[in-house]
Amino acid sequence: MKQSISANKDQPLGDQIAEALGHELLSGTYRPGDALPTEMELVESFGVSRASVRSGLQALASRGIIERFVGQGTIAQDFRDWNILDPMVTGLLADHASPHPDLVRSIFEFRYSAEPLVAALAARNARARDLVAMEDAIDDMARCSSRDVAADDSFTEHDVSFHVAIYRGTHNAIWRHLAHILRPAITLVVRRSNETTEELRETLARHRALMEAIRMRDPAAAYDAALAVMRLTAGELDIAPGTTGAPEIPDPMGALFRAGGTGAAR
Amino acid sequence: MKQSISANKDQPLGDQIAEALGHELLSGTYRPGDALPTEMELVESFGVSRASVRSGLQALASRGIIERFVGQGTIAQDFRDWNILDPMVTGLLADHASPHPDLVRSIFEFRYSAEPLVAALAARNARARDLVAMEDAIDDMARCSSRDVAADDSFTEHDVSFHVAIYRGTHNAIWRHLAHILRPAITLVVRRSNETTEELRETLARHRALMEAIRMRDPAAAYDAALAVMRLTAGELDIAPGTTGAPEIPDPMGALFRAGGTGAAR
DNA sequence: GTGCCTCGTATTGTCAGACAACCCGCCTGT
DNA sequence: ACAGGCGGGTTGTCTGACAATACGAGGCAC
Repeated sequence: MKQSISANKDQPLGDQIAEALGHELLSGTYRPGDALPTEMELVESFGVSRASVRSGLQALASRGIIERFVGQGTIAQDFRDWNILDPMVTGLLADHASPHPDLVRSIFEFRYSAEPLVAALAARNARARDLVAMEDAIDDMARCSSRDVAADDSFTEHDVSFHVAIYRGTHNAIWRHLAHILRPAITLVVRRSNETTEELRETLARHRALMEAIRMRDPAAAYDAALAVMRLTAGELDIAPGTTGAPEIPDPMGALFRAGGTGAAR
Repeated sequence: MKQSISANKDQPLGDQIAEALGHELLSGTYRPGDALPTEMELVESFGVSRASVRSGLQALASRGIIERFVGQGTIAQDFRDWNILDPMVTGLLADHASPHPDLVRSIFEFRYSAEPLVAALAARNARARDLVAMEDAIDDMARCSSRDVAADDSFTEHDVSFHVAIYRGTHNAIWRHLAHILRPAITLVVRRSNETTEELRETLARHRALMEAIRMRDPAAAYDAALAVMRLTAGELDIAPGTTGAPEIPDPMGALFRAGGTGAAR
């Protein structure tokens, strides 16, 4: 079974091996717990040297995708053990045609719970440059909204850039890295969401409101606005809040913000 | 300069090379942007084969710690580019004697902002098994509190286990992985905190209150209790909330929870 | 003197082959 | 029946070589 990786030469062979095997693992060719082919078998099937095969396997092992034992072989790890906070892993998942629905749900749940908080932090800490990034992203979204959304991903891309800009606006290393790492995963969710929506103006308006709250340094309003954006996305994704349990948590917080009396919550 | 890695044999050579070079990078032996020794020079200095050296370098490159160019060599990346959400990187940072204070601050800021939310999510989603893990961790903490804390890390270890159990209680893949990945980093913060505190009973009591709120499925109370724990830790770490800007964000939320009327907040 | 071209050197990427360390199942001897 | 040795199989490490690329020195034409 000659897969002949060597067609593409702009990437190290080991990375291409890792990517190919990663897709096979995602496709279910090898189930968790199964033994993968030995290094020599992979050498034959891919038509590369053992050094390159080992390079690819090491890349997968360092991310918890596989585990290797001297004298025993290589086994596929359970998906729970995958280091899903690694850029390569998230890229792999985003590229895959049919990502595990559980994972899409997990990612959206995380965003639903975290992004309001992130927006509140950004409202406190964002600097002028961060606002510029957000504004540019929104302007680009508006410019693309006239065209057919399903045709190209430019609208989705700028949508994602906007959300990433908010994470960066927290000026915290961990939140910033989270945005960078989850970027492919966020793209996945946002693309799906934008594919099913029929009205982009609403999306655009909510994003603008969120940016305005951050600009006004109003954490409570930013929390609320981000929650509204996420609710809209949830509707487009056809995810009923409460199905999973997690998404409804931030709701009382938003309600409390409206009721409470610290910040000027609208 | 024979560093003679081969003393420890219970770990692959490549990983030992990576760890040694990682510590050198953290120590400032090579500054970001500098060129690292060539593979052949490392072969001589470590006394291992080029294959092992390459294995170690690849492990570092895959985590954004170094970047390699054909025909040019290897350069040290800026710390901002490090994939700090990788277990090996966080382990490296935790092992290092004097981790960058900026990073410790970032990690604590992140926890300060996120853990109240995580606690609220756990209050919604935690199952009986998660409560068992929390209770066991607290019992172990209580058992260790009689001994000298500075002497051994058992108290700290169980403290960290408690926090990790809360993350797991969210039943969300991303939060769960975050806890796993940040475990060494959390240990770093908790150990420092526990070293400087003189009264462990207070720490224990607040942890118990947090667990009780989660047990009672009261997100608002859990949010509040977690905030109290984090404030205590901040005090022990001698971090004035507001110094960095980020930590003060959750405070108004806590205030709103106390003022608001959804859950039985304490 | 200056600018361009070429070639050599240095470095990482890839290949090939071999041995070492280790695990497992089989087989033999008691 | 059971214990121990033994051999095949797999990953880890070593060695040596060549390929691909980048940079700089040197020569050459103008």
